[in-house]
Amino acid sequence: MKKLTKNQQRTADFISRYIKEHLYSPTYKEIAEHFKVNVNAIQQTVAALVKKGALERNERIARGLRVKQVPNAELLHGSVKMITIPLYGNVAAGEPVFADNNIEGYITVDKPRRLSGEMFAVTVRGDSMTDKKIIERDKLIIRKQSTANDGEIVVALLDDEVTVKIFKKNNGKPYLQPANNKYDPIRRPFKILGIVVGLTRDYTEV
Amino acid sequence: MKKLTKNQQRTADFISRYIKEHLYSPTYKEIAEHFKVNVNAIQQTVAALVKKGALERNERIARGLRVKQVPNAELLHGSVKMITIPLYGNVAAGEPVFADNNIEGYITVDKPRRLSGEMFAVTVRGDSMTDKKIIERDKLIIRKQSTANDGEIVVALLDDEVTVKIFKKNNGKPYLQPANNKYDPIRRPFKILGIVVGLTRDYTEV
DNA sequence: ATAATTACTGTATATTTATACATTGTAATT
DNA sequence: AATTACAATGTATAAATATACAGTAATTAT
Repeated sequence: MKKLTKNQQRTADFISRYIKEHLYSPTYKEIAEHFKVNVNAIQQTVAALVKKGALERNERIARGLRVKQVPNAELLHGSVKMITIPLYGNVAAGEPVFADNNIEGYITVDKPRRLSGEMFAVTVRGDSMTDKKIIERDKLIIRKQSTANDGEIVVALLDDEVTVKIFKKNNGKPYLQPANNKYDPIRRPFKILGIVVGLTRDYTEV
Repeated sequence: MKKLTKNQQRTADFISRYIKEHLYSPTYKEIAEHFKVNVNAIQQTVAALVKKGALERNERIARGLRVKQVPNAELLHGSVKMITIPLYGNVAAGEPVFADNNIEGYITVDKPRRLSGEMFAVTVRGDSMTDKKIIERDKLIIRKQSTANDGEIVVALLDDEVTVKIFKKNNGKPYLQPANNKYDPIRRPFKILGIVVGLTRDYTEV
């Protein structure tokens, strides 16, 4: 991105701070009043900022400015790239998995690239996926889907229990493969709930 | 909070989804058009939602609605629990590590509990930490600090290079321990830049 | 049963907001 | 020396937006 002039930088900073505080963009007039200049001075500065890629402008939309690049490394919460999804807890046997009362909390993550669809998260229990570098208490970001390709890591419903395994189907009957040789492949019937698209780990947890 | 009626719920949901998508609130007219009703029907529903505490309305501010309680477990971006931090890229030898032009991007993560201080992120290169289940391309969330306890995973500056290792100091001279037995402990001088407090992994990356 | 809340229609209006046009001056490039 | 990007001013205007008033009807609570 082209470097911003001092004036452009302070304008972008003000807009950024304003949005952070109000959760909606300032109007041209408000920005102008803040800097005690004419509205059109701001219009031109904003136009320059849009051109340089620092701001996004929604034409003819009131209060439609938004920050693209973070001017002074400020926050950009609420970015389109973020997504908030439910974290499902331990699912009791027999209960529907996606019941609202199974929601343990919500986590917000960077939306994985090139992916859409409904997403959710589960907490890993046990050590059956350690060879894939997935450990107890890791939170997995899952995209809901009922099929998977060979070798993909899936969340599956198995005997009324939710489990994370590697999905295998090399020409034969599909099965679930743990990533830890102290566990055997699982060949009982199961249902795929989704595939793993992301992972978060918190080293400050107990 | 008082329970929402069905109509109020679906209105709140629409507003929530709209804001999530556009990052600015819809106008009364837009909401009305979506549900194919009169503007004033929406005005009253919104007024009820404000009264019940589900929405916040900024009087006479265009597109000034915002979601307070998350109606159907929808988004809560911009939460105080989130933090946006710079992601530092490959640091060329000799260059200062935290120079702005080393910033590769920004990531937003749940703020680790009980932790404050300045934070940043780095991308993992190589396989020296695989025994700790940290692999290439994982992004580590680091809290800046210059000391560490025995056994903590640290980011350290070593010969003008940034590296991730286990910090060791059992009574003797501190050293850096890789978590992969194909690498030897490092006993050259180093400087701790921070300790690992979190990790994110994206399975959809190339 | 009666009042209050909810959900709606239609029309109108004041205010807010973005945007257009005409002009000036300065600093940075070419 | 000429051109372009930048930073302003002032005046207008169109479009977007919130809001006010008057009234109907169904549902829910007292």
